[in-house]
Amino acid sequence: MTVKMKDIASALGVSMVTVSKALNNHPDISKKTRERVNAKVKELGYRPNLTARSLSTGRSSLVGLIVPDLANPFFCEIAKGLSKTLREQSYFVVVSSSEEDPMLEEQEIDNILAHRLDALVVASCQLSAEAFRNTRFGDTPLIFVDRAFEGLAHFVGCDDYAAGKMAAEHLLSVRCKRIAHIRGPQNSTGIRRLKGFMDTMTKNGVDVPSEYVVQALSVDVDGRNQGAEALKRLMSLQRPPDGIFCYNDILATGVIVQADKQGVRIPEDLAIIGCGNLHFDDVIQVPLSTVDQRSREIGSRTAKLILELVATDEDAPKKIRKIVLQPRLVIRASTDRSFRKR
Amino acid sequence: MTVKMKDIASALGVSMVTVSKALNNHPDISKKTRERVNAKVKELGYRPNLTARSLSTGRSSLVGLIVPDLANPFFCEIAKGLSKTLREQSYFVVVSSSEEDPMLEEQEIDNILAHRLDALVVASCQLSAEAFRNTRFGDTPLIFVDRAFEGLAHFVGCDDYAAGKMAAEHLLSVRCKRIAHIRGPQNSTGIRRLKGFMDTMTKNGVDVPSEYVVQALSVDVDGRNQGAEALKRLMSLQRPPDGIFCYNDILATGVIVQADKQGVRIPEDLAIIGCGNLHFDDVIQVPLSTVDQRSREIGSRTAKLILELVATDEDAPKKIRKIVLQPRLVIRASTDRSFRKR
DNA sequence: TTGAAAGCGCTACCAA
DNA sequence: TTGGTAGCGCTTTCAA
Repeated sequence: MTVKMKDIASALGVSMVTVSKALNNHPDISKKTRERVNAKVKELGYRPNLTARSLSTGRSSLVGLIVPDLANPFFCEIAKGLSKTLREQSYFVVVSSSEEDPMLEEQEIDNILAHRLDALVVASCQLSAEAFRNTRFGDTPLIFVDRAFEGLAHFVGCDDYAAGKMAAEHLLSVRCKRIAHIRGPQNSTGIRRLKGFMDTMTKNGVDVPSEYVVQALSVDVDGRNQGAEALKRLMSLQRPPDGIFCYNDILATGVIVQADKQGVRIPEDLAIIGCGNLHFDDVIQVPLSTVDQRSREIGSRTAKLILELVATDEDAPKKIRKIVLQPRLVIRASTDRSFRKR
Repeated sequence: MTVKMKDIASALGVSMVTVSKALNNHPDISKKTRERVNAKVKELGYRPNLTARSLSTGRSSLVGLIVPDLANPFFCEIAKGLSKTLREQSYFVVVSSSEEDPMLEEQEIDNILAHRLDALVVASCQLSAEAFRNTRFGDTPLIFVDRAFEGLAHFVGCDDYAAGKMAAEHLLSVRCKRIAHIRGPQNSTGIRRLKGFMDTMTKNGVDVPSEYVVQALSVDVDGRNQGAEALKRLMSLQRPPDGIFCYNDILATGVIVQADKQGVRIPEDLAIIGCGNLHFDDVIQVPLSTVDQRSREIGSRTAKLILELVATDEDAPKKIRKIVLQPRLVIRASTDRSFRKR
């Protein structure tokens, strides 16, 4: 049916080896032969079978990506950045969504590895590194994005401690006095953003009572509801907060919607800052101040790292790479309380 | 390095064939042998090499997906629905974004086909079927989603004529008198939504002057800017419209933002309805009325279609399948002019 | 500069 | 119920 290398070879009266070398730009093929091969390839509409190539070279030109929620703009951007940069080298991205379910994530990792990827990128929702210790990655390089597990594999993400600090400082700068945090999962991002936030509060002599730190049970798939629930709880306190740092923008969006329902004015009664900088943050009911995590760049940097990894010699000494991007503060209406300063 | 089937076989003192059959649940393997094999597989941490399997079976367990913009929630949802349903059969989705560039799309299709996918799903940004006639798909089934090319391949999408009609009827029902349309590309979706809209206007005796139909040059990647530009143009007309049907929600979002800038009140001065029902439509500055295109379902229905296609015999008579979902009207604040009725 | 042969890991056919 | 053998389509020595 489909035309294969053999067909090109016999049509040209040369061997398969010659065709193969010509196609792979091997130096020891004459220009003339190469041209003849290329012409025939076009004529017959030949397309190399990457599966076969993959089997013999051990390279698949495929990179896996597993994220908690494929519909979350933050992870979409990572996927897009990754795919865009990788495409230049004819790589494709195989995706899967773990739905924030650690078990499902583990299972998907196991399944996707069977495809002999050249690298696997995971924004993990595991709370411990256990799952990764049990999994056999073979020689597939693993790259964590966004969420880190120290020392286990490569990492590309943003400085979460700095993000927490930045958000905290910003809320203080707009004169918030009672500052709460809707925190994320017990993983690197959740813990570091919390720590950056808390340390900054302490440093500035601002007390954060324990009831001001609310744990969200889901931050992506069910993030909006969780944000709304957290706000209800915070506003029912004797002394409700006047500023909230949300672990991510999905939660923050839920908070904003719920605030409107309860008649809590943003930013007058309550300043809100999130984390992520999703592509619709600027158009929501109250444009959301946030800490930009540079998601697109996480994707492209990861892609570059992968290209480096596959380019270096198989047996070259491998050390774990760690790429940490600095977050950026993006101020919008949800914390714009400049009127109070006056 | 990695353990392969041969290792299992020799460890057990049986042949590779036996192991292979046991793993694939072949009927002619004794229960006992199967159990022994499974135990050894677990013990050694064996994982079948799908590349090798793919080469010998001709099946890759991979489905390709090419969309105009991976960061657009509409296409994300399709990807998610597709991936979620396919995963149950251990299929994975390979993605690529064409960036609304027909040339790039054609090139990506060509590249991705080299991976011998079991099916290729495309939300095409081509304006003609030319590109598809030139491409050799081999025996890879092609499924168009969202945008159709009649008779060329399978299709899963929504009834765009009905969508246009629905939007038009809704704008009429909220007493709009001067109704404009920011139209999309010259493809099936753009043309049918326009036609559904126009026919409905005509049927209701409402004239739509040609300057009320504005063509957006980009609807996804640069959709928001295009929406804003279109609004500027429409509002500068002698007789600006009091209702706009936007080809999609990205454009509509741009319109809403621009309206705010220009002091045009929505929905009081101008009612806006979009198309798509993106997951953040309900939280934007003015919650957006829209025609739900059931994107997630497009994904899952496509997945089911693919599973059917791969299940049916290779040489079975193949007829082109066409799955058309009915859109649904979702009313939100951007067209809520009920106050005028009173 | 070109090519013959071996092999990548697995499945399928047919025989035992 | 089990296994030998021959591929799947390509790349990679090594020899010519």
